[in-house]
This record gives sequence, structure tokens and C-alpha cells, in this order.
Amino acid sequence: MAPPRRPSMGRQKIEIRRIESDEARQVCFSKRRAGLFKKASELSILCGADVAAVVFSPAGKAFSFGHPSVESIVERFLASSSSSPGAGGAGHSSGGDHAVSELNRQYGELRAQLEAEKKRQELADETIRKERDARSPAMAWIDADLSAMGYDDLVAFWSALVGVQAAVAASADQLLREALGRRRGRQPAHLVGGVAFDVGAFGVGLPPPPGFAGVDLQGFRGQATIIGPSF
Amino acid sequence: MAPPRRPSMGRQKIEIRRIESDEARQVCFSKRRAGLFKKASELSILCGADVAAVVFSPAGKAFSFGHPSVESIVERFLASSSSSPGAGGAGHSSGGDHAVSELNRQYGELRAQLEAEKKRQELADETIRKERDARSPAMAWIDADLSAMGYDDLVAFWSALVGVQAAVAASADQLLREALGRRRGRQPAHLVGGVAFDVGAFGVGLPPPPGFAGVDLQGFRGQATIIGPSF
DNA sequence: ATCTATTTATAAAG
DNA sequence: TCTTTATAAATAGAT
Repeated sequence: MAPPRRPSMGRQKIEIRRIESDEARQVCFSKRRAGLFKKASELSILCGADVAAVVFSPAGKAFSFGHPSVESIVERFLASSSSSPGAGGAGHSSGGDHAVSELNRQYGELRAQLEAEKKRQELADETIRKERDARSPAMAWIDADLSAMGYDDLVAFWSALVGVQAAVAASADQLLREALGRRRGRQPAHLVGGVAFDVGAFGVGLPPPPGFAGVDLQGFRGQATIIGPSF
Repeated sequence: MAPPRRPSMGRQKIEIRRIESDEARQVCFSKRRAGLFKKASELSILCGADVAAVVFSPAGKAFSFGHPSVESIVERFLASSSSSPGAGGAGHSSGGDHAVSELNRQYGELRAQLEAEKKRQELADETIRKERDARSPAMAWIDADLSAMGYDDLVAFWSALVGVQAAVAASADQLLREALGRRRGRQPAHLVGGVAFDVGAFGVGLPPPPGFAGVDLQGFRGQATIIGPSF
């Protein structure tokens, strides 16, 4: 039986030297240009750095990425390296048909830049979406770094929990009342003037319900996260 | 026999968003700046392209790579983008005027699109920043949509809160024990074998502490948000 | 700075 | 230029 030939030889190691084949070079240029801009974008986002990258294809077509913009970075760069005053504007005479190719160059460059922006945009939108999802799904039950809290913080947190419990109780009470009120009958005597959802009925000492029972705090160095059932 | 502990957890996946830790951000910046410049260099060699990359660290320090030189690329870039396309006029005979004006039209369109994208981007970034600020201030104490919860949900939530309180109590207890243990003296008799942070000491019926007292649930149609003191 | 386990980037091929 | 696949390269986390 013939060895089931791999559908691809996968990525092969290549020497870093000029690619001779025109086509292969063009393909590589496209891929790596995109890769470079992606890296530049990631660097700017991850580290809050200002980054600009400008690439001229062998054919003379310009592509660029810049955050916040190529111009601002270039300006800053020139200003900071102003030590050589002579570097300024070599008088270049704009040649005849040069204008058209120039226009083409700018067009291609803009298009590339726009693509980069769109990618960035998608990332931002994705981030917003994710964060919103993470926040609401009915409730991010609790996400506290207990191990990092000092005693005072813990006491404060405790107090807050008590407050929240009161709110929950009140809400449940309201719900019960409404439900009971909808039935025509008179309300049970033991509810009149009281709360239907008795706060006192749940002792603090009660064992936590399944799923919340074991909150291992010992040896927990990161976030102590307690996730409740998804509503 | 102990599992032969991995000497490293290896590279972990990370979200592409600002690294909060100053140190981690600095380390990442160094590594990725080097990576970016290497990629730029490879692109220029493999494809015979002219490439420039300029990076400003968050601290404002400039780094750059350029082939053949940053200045030459920048100059070329500025020359390309300074003149409004088509304005350069020089009488070039090639290509009909129609092609040029069409190119101009597309160019303008793209430029407008790009600007729109950038505005959009700023908005998105702003949104993310705001939402993160709003969320983190040590902890978004509780952010639950109580009014949307059914009775069962409320009961479940209540149970969760009880569980969290137990965790908080245990954490506080641990803290107290450690604090007491560090003093050389014998531990007070009333603590031996018990919990230093007495769960029972805080009745559920306690009035909520200032700032948590009034959680108006009646007539609340959106999210019931309770924000605690900033730690 | 150095070392790994992994994630990413990308060379080949379709 | 997209997609897929296999593999080289980059790099997050820890030391």
C-alpha cells in the first residue's frame, strides 16, 4: 500500500534571501506585508505604543500602517532626530507621468490602510461584545479576589453582601405579593404586614447550596471565582 | 512518583488588548519590537521591498528600522502623500484624462472611508475604556438585574450569596488567624478551635451599611446596580 | 537573559 | 487571491 501522500508538505524552512521567482516573491510580499502590519497593530494595542510601518513594493506601490497615524509618527520621528538639519526636503522635481503612478501608489496605500483599520475595528467591536457578554449573562455571579483583600475590605464586602441579600429578599417578597395578589382570595394572615420572603428563614450558617459549597480559598493565589448556574 | 513537573507552562494565548501590568507590558514591548523589526528586515530581503518601521515606546523613546533607511522611505512617503493627487499636473501624455479623474474619485472616496473608520475606531476604543473603568474600580460590587429575575432565580441568587458570605468569612478568619499567629503569644482561648471571624456575629437581618441601605427595587425597570465604596 | 510549551505565522499546494 | 495543511518561528510565562 502506497504511503498516503501528505496533501501538503507544510511550511518549509527558507533562507532569508531574495526570492528569485517573481510569482513566489509577490505572494510572499502580500502575506508578509499583512503579517507585518498585524504585528505592528498588536504591538500598538498590547503595549500602548505608537507605531508606523511603511512598505514600498518592488513595483513602487506604497502600503502603510500607523497608529494613531503614519503622519503623526513620522513627524515625531523627524522632530526627535532633528540633529541633522540638512536632512530636510531634498528638492524633488515631480516628473511628468510620475503623477499618475503616484496617484496609483497612494490609492493602493490607502486601500491597505483602510483594511488595517477595518481589522482593528473588528477587534475593538469584538472586545466590546465579549466584555458585554461577560458582564451580563443574567449576572456575573461573583468575581472577587478574596485572597487579595485585607481584613477591612472583607468586612466591607460582607456588609455589601448583607445589603444585597436584603435587596434580593425585598425583590422576592414583592414577587410573592404580586403573585398572591393576583389570586382573588384574601392574603394569608401571616403575610399581612410582613414580608413574604422571610429574610430570617435563611441562616447565614446554612451550608451553601450545591455548586457553591466548596470555595477553596486556601492556596488560591489568583482570582477566587464563583460561578453560579446559568439562568 | 510525582508527576514530572513541566518546567514551564509554555506560551499562553493572550487577548490583544492593553497589558495592564507595567512590567509585563515593558517586557512584551521589548520582545515584540525586536520581532517587528526582524519581520520588517525579512520582508525587505525576501521581496526586495523598501521598508521602514518606527516605534515610540509608551515612555516616548523612539526606535526604528529602515531599509535602505528610514529617512529615505519617510521622504518618499511624504512626497507621495503631500501633493493632492492629480494636482501635480505635469503634462503626461499617457492614459486618458478619464482614467485619471476616475482614479481621483476613487481616491477621495477611500480617503473619506478611512476617516470614517478612524472616527469609528476612536468611538469603539472610548467605549471599551469607559466600560472597563466602570467595571473595575476594585470590583463592581454587584450588578444584577434583580427586577428581571423570577422567584426561583432569586432563591438561587440568595443561596449563592450565602455561599459567598461563607467564603468571605473563611477568608477573613484565615487572615485573623495568620495575624494572631504572627504574634508570639498564645492565642486567646476563645479562638482555639473556632473561627476568629465569627459568621454568626453578623446577622442577616442587620441593617445594610451606609451606601447599601436603599436598593430601590420597586419600579426599577432596568438594571439594579449597587456600587460599593472604592477600595 | 534563558528556557519551554504553545500559539502564530506562513510555505506549499489546490 | 482564498483555503488547507504541516511545520517553522515567535513568544507568554516562569526562572
